[in-house]
Amino acid sequence: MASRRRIPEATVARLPVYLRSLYELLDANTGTISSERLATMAGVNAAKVRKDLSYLGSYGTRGVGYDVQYLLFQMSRELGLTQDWPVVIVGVGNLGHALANYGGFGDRGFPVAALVDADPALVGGRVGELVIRHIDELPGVVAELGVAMGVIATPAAAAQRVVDALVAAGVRSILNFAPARVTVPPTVTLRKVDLALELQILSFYRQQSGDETDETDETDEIDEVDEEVSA
Amino acid sequence: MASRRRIPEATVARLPVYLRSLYELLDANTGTISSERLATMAGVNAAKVRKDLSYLGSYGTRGVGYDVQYLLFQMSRELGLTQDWPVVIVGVGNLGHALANYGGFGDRGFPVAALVDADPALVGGRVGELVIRHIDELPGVVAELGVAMGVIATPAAAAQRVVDALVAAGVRSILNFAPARVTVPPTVTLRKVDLALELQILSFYRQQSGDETDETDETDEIDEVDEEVSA
DNA sequence: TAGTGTGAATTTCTTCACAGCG
DNA sequence: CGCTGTGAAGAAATTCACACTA
Repeated sequence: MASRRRIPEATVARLPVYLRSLYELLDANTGTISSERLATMAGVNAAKVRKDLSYLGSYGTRGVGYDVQYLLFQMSRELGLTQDWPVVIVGVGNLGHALANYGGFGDRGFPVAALVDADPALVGGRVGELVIRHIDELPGVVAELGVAMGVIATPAAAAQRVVDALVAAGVRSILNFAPARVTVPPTVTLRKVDLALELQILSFYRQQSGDETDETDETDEIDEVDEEVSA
Repeated sequence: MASRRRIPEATVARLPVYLRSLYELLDANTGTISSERLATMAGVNAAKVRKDLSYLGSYGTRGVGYDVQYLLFQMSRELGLTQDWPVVIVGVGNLGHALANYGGFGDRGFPVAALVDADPALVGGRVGELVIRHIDELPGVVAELGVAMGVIATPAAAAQRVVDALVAAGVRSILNFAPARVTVPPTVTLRKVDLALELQILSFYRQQSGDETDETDETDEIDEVDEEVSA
C-alpha cells in the first residue's frame, strides 16, 4: 500500500512532467491514458510511471488506464496547484527582465506579481504592466500581493542578502538563479538553477565521448548519457 | 581503487559545484583545502566530497588536504573546461535575448558566439555585438565559429525542429529551455531546464508544510526538503 | 484481456568508519 | 596526529515480474 504521504524526492521532481503530459492529453480530448503511453510522453518507463502515480493513491483502473481529468485534478491538488501562486522577481537586470516578460511562469500558475531591485535608477521603471519597486518595500509588496514565491535574479554577491530579505518578508519558497551558495532556515525551501553549471555538465559528457579533441583513452563503452527526464 | 572512468552521474552533477568553490579559494589565495571545508562551501558532506574526488584520481595529500590549484586543473580537465566552448543560442525572444546578454555563460567558458532565429523580422538585428542570423544558416554558423553547444530558447512547439537542425549542423551538446519533450540520437547529449517546473516542485513542498491554506492532515514530520547544494 | 498496483530484486547513491599515509 | 581514500553498510531509486481485477 502506497497509502499517504512521504512521496520520494525523485518522484516529486517527476510529477510536474506528468502533469504537463496530462494537460496535452486534455487538450487532445483524450479521456484515458495507460502508463505505457504516459511514460512515452514523459520520457520515462512505464514501471516508473505506475510506481510514481501509486504514491498519489490508486487512481487507475485495471485493464483500462488512468482517467486523464481525474488524475490531472488529483495531481494538481497534491502539487498545490489548484490555485495560482504570485511570484516576486528580485533583480531586474537582464535575467530578471527576461523572466518578467517570459510568459512561462504565468501560464503555469505563477503570475509575476511584482518586481523589485536595489538600484534606485531602476525603481519606478516599468516592465510590461509592472512598476519596479525598491527592495526595501519587499515586506509590503509581499503582504499586499500575497506573494508566495521569490525568484532571485541578482548577481551572486547579493543573493544571500536577498534571501534573508525574502525570508524576513515571509516568503517560504525561493528559486535562486544567482550562482551563489546561500543558506535558508529549515522552514524555507530553496531550489537553485545554475545555467552555466548545466553547460559544464554537458561539457563533461562531450569530453567523454571523445570528440575532435582526441582523448585517445580506453573508451570503455559508450555512455548512456541521455539524462532521463533531462532533469 | 577508483582508478579511471565511469564517474557516477550524481558525482558529475556535483563537480561543477566543487569547481566554483575551488575558484573562490583560488581568488582568496588558499593553497590547500580539506574535504571538510570544501564540503561546507559546496553544501554537501565531507564523505561525499572525498568519494567524488576519488573518482578523479588520488589528488589529495593525507593529513593535509587538496592542493587548490592542482585539483582545479585536474577537475577542469576532467570536465573538458580547459578551453572555451562557443555556444549558439537559438530563439531570440525574451529568454534568448536575456541569455545572450547574461554574462554568466561567457564568464564560465561558454562564449555566446552566435544567435539565430526563424523570424525574418529579427534576422539582421543586433544584440550586443552579435547580429542575429537565420536558422537556415545554422550549418555555416556552426562550422565557421566552431560552435560546440546549442541553447534552445524557442517556444515549445519549435523545439524538436530546432534540435534536429542543431544535430544536423553537428552540435552534439544541447541545453533545452523550451518546455517540450524532445528526442535526440544517442550520440547527442541533451539537458533540460524547465523554469516553471522548478516552481511547481517548490509548490509541492510548500503544500506539504501546511501553510495558511490549512491542510489539516497528519503532518508526519517536517521534511528535510532543503535541496542539498543550496541548503 | 489489458493494464494497474506492488512486493521483491537490482542498481545507484550516500554515509560510515577506519586503515594507511604524509 | 590529521586527513585522505575506500571497502562495506545502509538508504534511496529503479526495474522486474506477476497477482489481481475492472
